[in-house]
Amino acid sequence: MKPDTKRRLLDGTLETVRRGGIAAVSARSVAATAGVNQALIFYHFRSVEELLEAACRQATEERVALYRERFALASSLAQLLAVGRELHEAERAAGNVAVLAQLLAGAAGQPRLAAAVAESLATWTAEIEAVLDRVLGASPLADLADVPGLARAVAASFVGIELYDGVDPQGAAAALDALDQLSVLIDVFDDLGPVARRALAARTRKARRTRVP
Amino acid sequence: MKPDTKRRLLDGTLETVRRGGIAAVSARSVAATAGVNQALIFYHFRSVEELLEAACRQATEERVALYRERFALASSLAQLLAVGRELHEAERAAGNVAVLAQLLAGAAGQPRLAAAVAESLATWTAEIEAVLDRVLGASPLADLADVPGLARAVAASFVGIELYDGVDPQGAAAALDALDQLSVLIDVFDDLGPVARRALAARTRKARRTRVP
DNA sequence: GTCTATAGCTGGATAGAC
DNA sequence: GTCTATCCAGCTATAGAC
Repeated sequence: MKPDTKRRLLDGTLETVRRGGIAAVSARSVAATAGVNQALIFYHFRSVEELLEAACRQATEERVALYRERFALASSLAQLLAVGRELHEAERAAGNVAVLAQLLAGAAGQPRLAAAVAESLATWTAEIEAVLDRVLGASPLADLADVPGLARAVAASFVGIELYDGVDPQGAAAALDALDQLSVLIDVFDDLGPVARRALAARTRKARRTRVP
Repeated sequence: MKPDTKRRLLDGTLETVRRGGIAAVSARSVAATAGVNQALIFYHFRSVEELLEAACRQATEERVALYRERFALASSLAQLLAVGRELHEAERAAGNVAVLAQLLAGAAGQPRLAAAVAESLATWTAEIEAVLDRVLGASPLADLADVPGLARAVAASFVGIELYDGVDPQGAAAALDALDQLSVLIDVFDDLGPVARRALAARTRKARRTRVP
């Protein structure tokens, strides 16, 4: 037996998605990039869809474990944003966010795959949520921000920008830079005096009233 | 002749993408939903890829034209955000953002389609950019925000959230709500006094210095 | 412009030898 | 566990009748 066949197939799947998108995935193409016989896909996994599921899970678990400690080191919003940017650059280079984006698109009309992708995203957002919660605890933003929702927005935005990057790399870079600049706005709130805090608190309550009558 | 065959095919394409994602698109499936003979795809368009291109362009032009006047009516950030939310709800219901997201994913490794999708996104961001520019003119945020980049970030985030919605509708809704809440933060800046404005200006310069040494 | 028919290919999946 | 060979469905695209 060749004990690494499963792994080769999983890696081959991710590589295939990276290179040609979800549309390029087939039992034959994946087997070719993996350097493995095509029939083995159906022996080790039962179908191409289940291979995709497994690849999705593996990629997520590995990556999240890798970044968990870095997240834990961030103790301020500024630091978190720095880590986030760094992480994003690394994922971009490795092409993992793009893979998740492609799987997300491919999940349409494939309930099993959709569930796996949803689980992967949940793993990511849980991580983001934990850091946001810890880091925002001291900030006046804690009252304003719905942390669980914010974590999901962050994850979804990254995915969108990664897809955008596929058709317009310069545009995607500009989008990232703009978000980076905008983060200054959040920093300011942490440093502002009590006057501004009270103003924010008032506006927050007002906004909540008008939205939920 | 049936003069609406082209249109039926274009509509059928979009409907097929909406229902089953980009992976469900084939000459046969589109022809079936359009109620048109399969061979006509290759008569009117030259290939399935070019049909997708044309459908992408049509959907974008129609929609952008539809919303241009609504954008023009917004004269404050708050109003713009309201319009944006409304627009997004409508697009979500019609499924057009999801279509764009699917095309974006399908564009990987298809240069011609990628160009068409990039053009569609450019049309959208140009519109967003124009409104942002006008609306932010009076705000102190004009100094901080890189409007072209911000417009691209907004478009990409919508796309990401739309894909997310496909596998986890509740999560996507939470993300949208969080962004909505966060928009209050921007409003505050417009209403704040000169003290806060000076603080923001100082922080902005500082951030710019550290980023571009 | 529209239809039928079909060539030619690639896809998922399985049977069975090793 | 791995490989060859193969079945059959579905795909793009074209030829040619109408």
